[in-house]
Amino acid sequence: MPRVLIVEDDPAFRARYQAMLGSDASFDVVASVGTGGEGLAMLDLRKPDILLVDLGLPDMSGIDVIRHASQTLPKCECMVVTVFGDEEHVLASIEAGAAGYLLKDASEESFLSGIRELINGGSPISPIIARRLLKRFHAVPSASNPPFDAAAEATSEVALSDREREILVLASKGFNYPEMGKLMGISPHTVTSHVKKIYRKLAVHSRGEAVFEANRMGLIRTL
Amino acid sequence: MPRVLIVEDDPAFRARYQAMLGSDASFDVVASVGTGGEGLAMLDLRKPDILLVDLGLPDMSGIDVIRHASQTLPKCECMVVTVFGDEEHVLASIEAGAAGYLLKDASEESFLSGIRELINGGSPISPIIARRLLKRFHAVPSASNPPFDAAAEATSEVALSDREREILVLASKGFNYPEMGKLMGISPHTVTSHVKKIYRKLAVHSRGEAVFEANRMGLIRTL
DNA sequence: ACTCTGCTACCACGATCAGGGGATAGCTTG
DNA sequence: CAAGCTATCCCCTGATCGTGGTAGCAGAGT
Repeated sequence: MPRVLIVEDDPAFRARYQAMLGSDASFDVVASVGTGGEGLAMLDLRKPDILLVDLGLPDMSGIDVIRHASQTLPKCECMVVTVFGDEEHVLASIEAGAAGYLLKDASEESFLSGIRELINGGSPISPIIARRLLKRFHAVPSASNPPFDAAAEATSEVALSDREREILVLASKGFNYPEMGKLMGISPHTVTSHVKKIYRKLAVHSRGEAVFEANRMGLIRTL
Repeated sequence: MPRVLIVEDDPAFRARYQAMLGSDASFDVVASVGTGGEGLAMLDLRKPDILLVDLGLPDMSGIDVIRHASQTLPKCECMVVTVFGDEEHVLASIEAGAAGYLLKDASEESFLSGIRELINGGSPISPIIARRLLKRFHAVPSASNPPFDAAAEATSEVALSDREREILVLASKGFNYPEMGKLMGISPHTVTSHVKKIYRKLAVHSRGEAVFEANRMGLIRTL
């Protein structure tokens, strides 16, 4: 019977996981704690086969817990269950040794089946997360040289129009909508229209994310 | 209504896919062919939104079909449905532009939900396949962090505290207040307090300006 | 002992942004 | 010519941010 350790600071979520796994007689929840420190202690003490861990712990990142688990307990499978779906967190978790990555909005069934797949040597990954991983494979070839020839570059992955790129550059310099509109000689409303399209193309939800992504993808060049 | 193209040489499987998608009124199967050549033709002719493709086609590899799709139809999402679970095939497919990768033993429900996730911007991937992808990340730990000696660097003009710099870095990655708070283990209110001081020190009035200034002054290093 | 600065935390208000509509016009492509 | 894409403009709603307060606690320097 797989021994499960839960590390999750939110009491409500912790209770939920515990209830789900407890009601299933094929799992043995050996500990359920709310901090990274307790998690590390329980890893050493209880030596679980499965680690369910949140990334946003109060005292440290869940990544540190994963790293400790994969280093000291090679047979222990680590599954991240978190609200963070950004590339940074995903990649860091996986490099630390995570074998599964589910978002907290996953249904109960997908949650349980995810754990079973983990035991069977699979890696359950929320589709939205998987998409980010795949992007990584696509993006890698161009990661070496940032020539930034706008005309030639725009074909890499996401094709931003000239106007959209202009706006992205202004956004990266911290201008607000009215300022951008004035600088470009168009209405602020039009600026928001362009921004909305940029967000969709880059799959982001804020100005900051857009600038970060655009930088990472070589679409714009800060400085 | 998403237009689906099926490319699969095995008549039994092809019929099965067609039956599944046909019975669901939310899909429109615009063509269903058995060879790569026909597949390429149908891509050009019918311009589908979704491509379901087998890798083991009689006249060419499904990879070639994927490559053609992702090059000529950027909006077309390609899903591999195959018996090949080895790393070679998986990686080649993904590099060619595949957005999903299901094994042929997938259940009907996971098959349909996979296609829906594909449409919603996710990447459904069989757990066993995902595990191979993750191995790839372990093997090549991303050479990302250019160290950036904060201690020596921060002496330019404005002295930001360690905490303030941390927040600036997170802001440059597009996180919002609650996310930063969670990541740093402090209250979102506290984050705003730090941000206010950052703005005063840098003489700016928004997140975007702050990130831009900090970059310009060498206080943080984007990418 | 006193002060200053950094870190922590909360409240409240107005400004800005995110994201959902819809609409018109030009330009390209089939 | 119709279809599709880009660029332009507008409205609206709810979420987030910017900024003014206030305030306790710890450590460093006077």
